[in-house]
Amino acid sequence: MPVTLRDVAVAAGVSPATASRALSAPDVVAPETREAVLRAAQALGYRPNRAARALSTGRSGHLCLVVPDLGNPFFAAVAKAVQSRARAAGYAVMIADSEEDPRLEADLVAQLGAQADGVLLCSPRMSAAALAAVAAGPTPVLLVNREGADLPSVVIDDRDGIRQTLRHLHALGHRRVAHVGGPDGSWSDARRREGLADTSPAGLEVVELGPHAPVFSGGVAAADLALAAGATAVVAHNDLVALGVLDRLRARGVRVPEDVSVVGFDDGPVATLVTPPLTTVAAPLALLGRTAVDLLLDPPDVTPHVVLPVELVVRGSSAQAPADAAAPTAPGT
Amino acid sequence: MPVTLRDVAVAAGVSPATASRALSAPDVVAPETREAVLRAAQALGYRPNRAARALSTGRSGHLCLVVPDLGNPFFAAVAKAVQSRARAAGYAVMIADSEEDPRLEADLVAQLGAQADGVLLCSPRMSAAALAAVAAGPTPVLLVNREGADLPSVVIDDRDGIRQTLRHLHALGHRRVAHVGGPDGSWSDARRREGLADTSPAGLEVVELGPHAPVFSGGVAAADLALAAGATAVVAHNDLVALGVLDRLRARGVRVPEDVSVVGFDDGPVATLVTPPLTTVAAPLALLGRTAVDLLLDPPDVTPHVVLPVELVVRGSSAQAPADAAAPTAPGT
DNA sequence: ATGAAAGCGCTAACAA
DNA sequence: TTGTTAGCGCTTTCAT
Repeated sequence: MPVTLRDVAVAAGVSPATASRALSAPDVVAPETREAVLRAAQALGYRPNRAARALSTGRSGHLCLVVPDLGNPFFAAVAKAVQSRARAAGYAVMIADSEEDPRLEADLVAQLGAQADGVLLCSPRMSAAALAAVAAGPTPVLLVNREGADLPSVVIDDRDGIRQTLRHLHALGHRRVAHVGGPDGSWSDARRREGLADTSPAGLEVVELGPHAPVFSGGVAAADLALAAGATAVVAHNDLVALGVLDRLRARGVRVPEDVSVVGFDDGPVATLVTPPLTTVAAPLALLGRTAVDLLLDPPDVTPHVVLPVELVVRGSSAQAPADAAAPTAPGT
Repeated sequence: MPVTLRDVAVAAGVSPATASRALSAPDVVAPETREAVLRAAQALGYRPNRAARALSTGRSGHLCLVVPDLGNPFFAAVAKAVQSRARAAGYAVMIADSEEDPRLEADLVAQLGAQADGVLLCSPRMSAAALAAVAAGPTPVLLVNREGADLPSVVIDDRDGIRQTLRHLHALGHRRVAHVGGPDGSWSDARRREGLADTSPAGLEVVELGPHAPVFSGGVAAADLALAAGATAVVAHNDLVALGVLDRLRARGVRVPEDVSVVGFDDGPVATLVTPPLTTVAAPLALLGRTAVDLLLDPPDVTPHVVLPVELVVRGSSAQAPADAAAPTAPGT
């Protein structure tokens, strides 16, 4: 009983074909005809049947977004931006949460991807082989915040984030910092480690910790290790981890930033939820989502590998290294 | 070039109709036939075309979830549960973020709802009229965390959450508490206020504050008001607001919980991200999402109005009222 | 510029 | 139990 295009056509006194054209290719139809059709459609409250259109055109008008964890503010922010941009472009977004399971992610892409015109895949940990399989599928796939299998991708500049962080800490007199690594196999974690190795200022020693889960509890666990390692600053895999570090340090009576500095990553909504507010690398999450949608919807001629710039936001959780630790070789001064 | 049901039928030596039945109504077809079809489908890598099925059956296999803000951990948690349950039931979830705009919500339901078999609507602030319009649409709608327009609904027990909170604070000796109200027109906020009026223990005075935005900054603003009102405890609209209160109190040198107690609502992931961890009313977010999906997919005979129980989780942000404030009428003791 | 007709892939009567 | 047939609502050649 819903009103079909045929009904509109009859009401407007034209053929279904003309009605169709009037709605989807307005400039190929006579102005008055178009008017009549539009008016009829309006009057009858016509709503095109997307399934029928999809069947006919082969395009569903759906985009599919696969994320490891919707509860993670990083992905929630990306999802929000993706959804918003996609809707502006006339697409609906199907969302799939893989619960951090890379195998499930591959399934989801296959299943949901078949019903969509494109897939945005956030899969920090999917194996290269699985990625290649995904790339071989019929639906265009764009990687968000990782690269691989020669698929188009949009990532943030992890390496530069680390560089900025290390320079900041070095400038503050820190000489021994702990890096709380992300989960095993994480693509961005690997980029960060490269940055750690390449960009560390002379005289700055980096202690590698991890792998750790990219959540609060991971940070809690890492804090003790960082302390034991004698670090005066902790660089966390993301903001959630940084909050865990903060919490554990406080519980142990270590003051932040007086005794130890803590730096997060992402500058998600949680970064300013705590005291002291987090010094963190701001990743343009909304831009990440928007760019991903744009690139997926009209791909440039050459496979894009976009790297988005990041910026260190200095807040209250980082400060000058404590005097007695600035020269760790002479702790007794 | 994708393989169609017809291809499978040919390969299996049966008619398309039989192939269709073998796949979707396995028990109405001869075992051997079914075997043959299944084998052929497997061999060819057949994937049913959902759009074609949707067109033919009138069911899309999609559910639509409309939320005001995906970035809000409350809705992210619900979305996650919804997505998971829906997938288990063979449905894909289209998600829409209304950016806290009730008008947009109505549009989204109309647009996306038409392409879905059902809509889960989280709309704390949509007007009754808009709700009625939504209810009149062709697609089944279920309300999440609000009631109205005689639509099926699943809500949490706001009233009881408030009751438990007030009893808790009263037992701790608080005699004057501030309630940080949610945004104007919020359905659950109205329920909370009812609870405030009905269930307040004798001798407990409640100061109503608000409306406030249901986010961190709302709490920051409210904290000053609560202090000015002479409250020894603050009951926040949700955890995010509570964190804002916490932060502002700390900034003003007020100790939590020694000087002032703070209680949140929802027990979302952020509740334990801070020190002291938040005393808060635990809402069963995952259960909320799951129940909503179940009720939408097979509705009981009578329109369901499910109320989910809540439980006060006492953590570090609430404690005994300060001695000199326990008897506010005699501040000089 | 418009209409007629075919077909997208699948399902569901209705027959056999 | 299986095959035949028609059709879901829309788009898109191909004519006119």
